[in-house]
Amino acid sequence: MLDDRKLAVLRAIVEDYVSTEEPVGSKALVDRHQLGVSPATVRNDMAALEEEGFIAQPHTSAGRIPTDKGYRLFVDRLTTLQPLSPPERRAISTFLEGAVDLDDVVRRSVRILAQLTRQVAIVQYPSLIRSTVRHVELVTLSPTRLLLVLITSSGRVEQRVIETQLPVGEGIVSDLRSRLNSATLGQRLPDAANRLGDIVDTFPIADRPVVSVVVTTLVEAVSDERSDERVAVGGTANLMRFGDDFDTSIRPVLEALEEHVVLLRLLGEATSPRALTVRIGHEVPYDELSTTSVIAAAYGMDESLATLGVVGPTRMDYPGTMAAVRAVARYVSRTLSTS
Amino acid sequence: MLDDRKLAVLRAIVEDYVSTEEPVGSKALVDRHQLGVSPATVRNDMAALEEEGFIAQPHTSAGRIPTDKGYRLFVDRLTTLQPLSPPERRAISTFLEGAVDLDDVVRRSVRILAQLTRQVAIVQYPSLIRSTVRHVELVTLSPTRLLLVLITSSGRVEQRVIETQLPVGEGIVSDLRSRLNSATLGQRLPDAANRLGDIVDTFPIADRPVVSVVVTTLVEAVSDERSDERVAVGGTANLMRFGDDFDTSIRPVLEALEEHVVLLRLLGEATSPRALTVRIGHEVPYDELSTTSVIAAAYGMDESLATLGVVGPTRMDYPGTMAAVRAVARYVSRTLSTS
DNA sequence: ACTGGCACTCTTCACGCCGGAGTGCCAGCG
DNA sequence: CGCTGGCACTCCGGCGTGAAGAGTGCCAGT
Repeated sequence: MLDDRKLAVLRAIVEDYVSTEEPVGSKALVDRHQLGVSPATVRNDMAALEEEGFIAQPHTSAGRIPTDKGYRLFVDRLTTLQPLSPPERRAISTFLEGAVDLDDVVRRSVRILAQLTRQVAIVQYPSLIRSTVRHVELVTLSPTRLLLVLITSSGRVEQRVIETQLPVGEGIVSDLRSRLNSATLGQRLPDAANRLGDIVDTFPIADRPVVSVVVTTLVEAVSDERSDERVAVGGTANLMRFGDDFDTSIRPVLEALEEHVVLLRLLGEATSPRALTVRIGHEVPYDELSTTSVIAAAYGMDESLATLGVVGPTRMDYPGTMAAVRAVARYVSRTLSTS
Repeated sequence: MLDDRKLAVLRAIVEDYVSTEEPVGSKALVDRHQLGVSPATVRNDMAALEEEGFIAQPHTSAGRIPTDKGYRLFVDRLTTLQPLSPPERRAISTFLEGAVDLDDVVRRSVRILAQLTRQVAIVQYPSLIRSTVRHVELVTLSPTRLLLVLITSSGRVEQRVIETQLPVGEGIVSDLRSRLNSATLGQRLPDAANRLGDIVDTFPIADRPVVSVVVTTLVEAVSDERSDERVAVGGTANLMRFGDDFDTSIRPVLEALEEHVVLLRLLGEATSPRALTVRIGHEVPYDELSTTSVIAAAYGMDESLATLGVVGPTRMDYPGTMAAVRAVARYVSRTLSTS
């Protein structure tokens, strides 16, 4: 049904359409590719491919363009990922190494990804449910104000200011500080939250109100680690290359990019590292974005797993983009694990 | 030269053009506004206004549109800022109060500002050169790894991991910690950096290498407080309302929005709080953005001063936008000062 | 100083036309 | 049986024409 030549024709159609952005006809095909057959033969193959739903024509008697199903076949069976060029790899590597902290890694990742793919890049902040407590610090700012700082193994710092009803003595503070640390140090965040429950009872009744509010705040900070619900976006200017159809293709994307919840759904659940997810057209979980494709990859080690990717028109350079996304995911993983 | 009626005509032209987005003619003007004169008279006034460069016509025999100079006169002399409606004020207030930390305040500010003005919103992170050291913490992570945490009065937390050549005793750490604090506590960041220079010499020779690297790191963290070079952007989707001229009006803006350096120049130097800066068309310091206007306001108290604002087409609702920017700046200032 | 009238300009849209690109089908050929 | 060349047909897109509409500038009159 789909012999080798038909597949070759499909590949040629996808490649030409991606580069020219215009429906491709039988004659143009044989001119640009060495198919070894005549346009008429290609036309027959095209008719078959259209019959199967892999390509379509915008109007009668225009060239063909790939359908979502066609892209899907292309990606699944006709694509071989080539590694990036050494200069590109080096660029990613050195650019990411310049990062000073976690935020900076994310920002730089977005930037390099957008630049490499010339698409809109999205990077989810590393999930921290699997990260551990590195340090808890409790500082007296004033007699009735405490500052609580939580530092996690992923390098993230959370800080809360706590107002207390009554002045707090320095003795309690240092006592509390050491107990908080010994209870949570090295624990994963959810475990740490559980461990904190019992601490309050170990203090004299008189101190419990203060201790209680501190512990509650810490538990909150530990569980409220919703950093994995944050995303960074970049390369919006690349939207311009989408085409000229303003309202139907660009507006919804721009709107989606503002809604981080939407972006998170677009990226999808982080699966195992190195896995590459490609969603094409209607496979994307938003109807408004049915003319776009999303290519995402999980990154990070088991300690901090998250997703990054790009979103672009269904008419995109899949092999190149996939290779770039995969490469960036790998380098980001490496950067995170060595910092 | 510019009598009251001519000013009224200019105001009417600006208002109509902003709302209809189309060149406005003499007849339409007298229909929509109670000018009390005939179209012919208005035409004479328009001719005068055009002579002076306040309005222009796209083609001979089309309606008039305001020039940058016209908008300038409009905002300088014909605009009275009305406070926002109570519901709007309440929305800003409650939305900002929900913020949990500094980052969150900035994010929320961008969002509310974009929503109110229906323009692209830009918020600069508070500058920290004027903020002071609230606390320095030094923690032993392992015998050869120290964690240095710097907490500033603006609520910002910087943390650095320091690898030492030799194991460090706890005695030195606590000694160093207290000296670092006493040297810098309450100091402004630049001053703190200066004060740190002498500390090294007060330690025994044997400890100096360790002390030195810690101090250097702290100095770096203190001076490297470039958070005021960071900005947040939101409301990009509002760009769609710019008009239909893709490449000449939207692309450059999208590109500028990616370049934070450009954005900082757009916002301009933070002047005194409450000051409202309006740059119209060519007054904007980027040629590519000469069809846009920027409205910016300083926010924050003297301790952390920065700028926020919006960028939109020169054809924008100046009074409304100015009022919104001013209001958000005020509420953000208030939020920051009470946290 | 304002107004009504008038001739003129210029854009914008609809209409119709034509060329080009591409298709589908058919008959012939190896 | 599969491939090829030829041919008639369809449809999009660009282009000139023409009419309509909106707006102006000017002038003479009140």
